Amino acid sequence: MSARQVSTATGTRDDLLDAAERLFAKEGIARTSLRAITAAAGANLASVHYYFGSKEGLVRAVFARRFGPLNRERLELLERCETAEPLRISCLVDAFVAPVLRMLAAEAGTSHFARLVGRALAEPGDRVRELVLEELREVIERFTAAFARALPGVPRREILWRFHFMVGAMAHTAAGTDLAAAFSGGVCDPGDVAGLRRRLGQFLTAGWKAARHQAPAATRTRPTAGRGARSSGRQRARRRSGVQR
Amino acid sequence: MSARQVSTATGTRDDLLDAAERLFAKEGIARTSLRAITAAAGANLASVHYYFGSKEGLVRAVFARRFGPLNRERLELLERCETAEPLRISCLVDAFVAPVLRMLAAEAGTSHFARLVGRALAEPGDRVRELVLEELREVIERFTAAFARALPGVPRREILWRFHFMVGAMAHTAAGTDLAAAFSGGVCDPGDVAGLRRRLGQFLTAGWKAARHQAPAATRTRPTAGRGARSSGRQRARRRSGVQR
DNA sequence: CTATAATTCAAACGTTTGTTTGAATTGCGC
DNA sequence: GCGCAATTCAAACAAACGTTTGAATTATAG
Repeated sequence: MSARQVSTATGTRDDLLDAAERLFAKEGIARTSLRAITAAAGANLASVHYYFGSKEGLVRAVFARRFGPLNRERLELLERCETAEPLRISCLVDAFVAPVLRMLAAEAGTSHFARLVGRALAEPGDRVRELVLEELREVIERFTAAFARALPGVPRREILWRFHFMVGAMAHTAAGTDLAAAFSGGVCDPGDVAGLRRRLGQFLTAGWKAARHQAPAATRTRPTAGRGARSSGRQRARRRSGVQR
Repeated sequence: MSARQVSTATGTRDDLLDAAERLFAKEGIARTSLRAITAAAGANLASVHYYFGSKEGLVRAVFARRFGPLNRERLELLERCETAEPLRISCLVDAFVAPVLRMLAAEAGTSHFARLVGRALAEPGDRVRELVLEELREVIERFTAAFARALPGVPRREILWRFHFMVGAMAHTAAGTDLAAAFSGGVCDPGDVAGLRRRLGQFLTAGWKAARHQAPAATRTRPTAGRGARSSGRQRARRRSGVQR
């Protein structure tokens, strides 16, 4: 197992970032030790603290290195969408999703940063999630505003939830395309990024455009209402159907 | 903080399961120590090995305890959907999503198992994900078959990907509804499970029903072609679907 | 009560973790 | 060559981890 790059003249710092990125994505941040990282990078254990101060510093550097260009590309594509006059939802969806999928494709077999981000979004109680959220804040604000403009009449709460759903579908896809293969027994091909982009784009665009029938007419919401456990007056808590407060 | 349940006569075993479930969901499995769990449960450190053999045994028990009833409920609702003649997609979506959201609501402030599952699906290189996948296998097969029947003409590959997107949106929602609050600055109310169920259901149902226009007209696929290394040629190697590593 | 099993407990085990240290090595301007 | 800073290195650090042990305690049965 070579690990260390020899083709391009990379310094120890970049070797560490590369190895950390790859191992974090493969094994998870908490389960990846500095010894494993430095061994994979062909560096000394203490080099992490020499360059990054601590493990958390290394984690922060791994994310910062990629998020800058990624979000810049997203905002660039967003602005391009906003020049066209009928502001198309499919364009917004693609502007948000495509850079990640492109990164996913470019990384094939190497760094897996996209998967790392997908994971980080699901990690609770961790510094990492807050870090990722902070990196995404501007993107979130700009995109939700654009979606709100493209969908006049849809309340902000609805916009935010749908954005939440979109992030989930994308993060889950980025985090584990191999999982799709596990589901399908090999029918899905994670390497087909162009197809994946089209499929995900169509799915999400349709979701964004979904008609909003309000409270679902009481008869339709569930084919049958009486099933055992929960009906026993237990936690009825919220009033029916949707919007309170 | 009290931690130990006193109202109902619970044994040490259940106390450990409850505490583990709560802490796993809050801090992550890897970051939660047995000492933290036993302290929260008011039990001795060695009791984990007495009842579960190892930490992995405890993890397995935590998942097994909830997945049985959860998946049974899903399959029950699925069968109910399949009795109605026009097999409705919205019914299938709701059968898959509602039990988790219901669990999410019932847990409010207590166990957070739904969030734990959401996290587990995103964890790579871990026993936990395989465990969750194994628990889900039957549900996956049954539901994908039903979706395929409700959407005749849609190829299996497409069905699997859309199922993948649905799982992602749902898992992300279950894993971090608090995250929605962080996004929105408090506009989203994670406690409004009925509204969430309606919103997520509409979003996903529309996604499932999305029209599948084939390859996107060659001019639409990307607004600009200039940047990036990999794109200069044909992007659409759709047919072969081969793994060209 | 006595005997026997089930359960709890404090203490320690050996690893592995992130971190620190101080000397050895390297790179480079002069 | 010399000198100084940058970098690398082996070794050790305390702390936290999962795990094990064997005795103390509690429940159960005869």
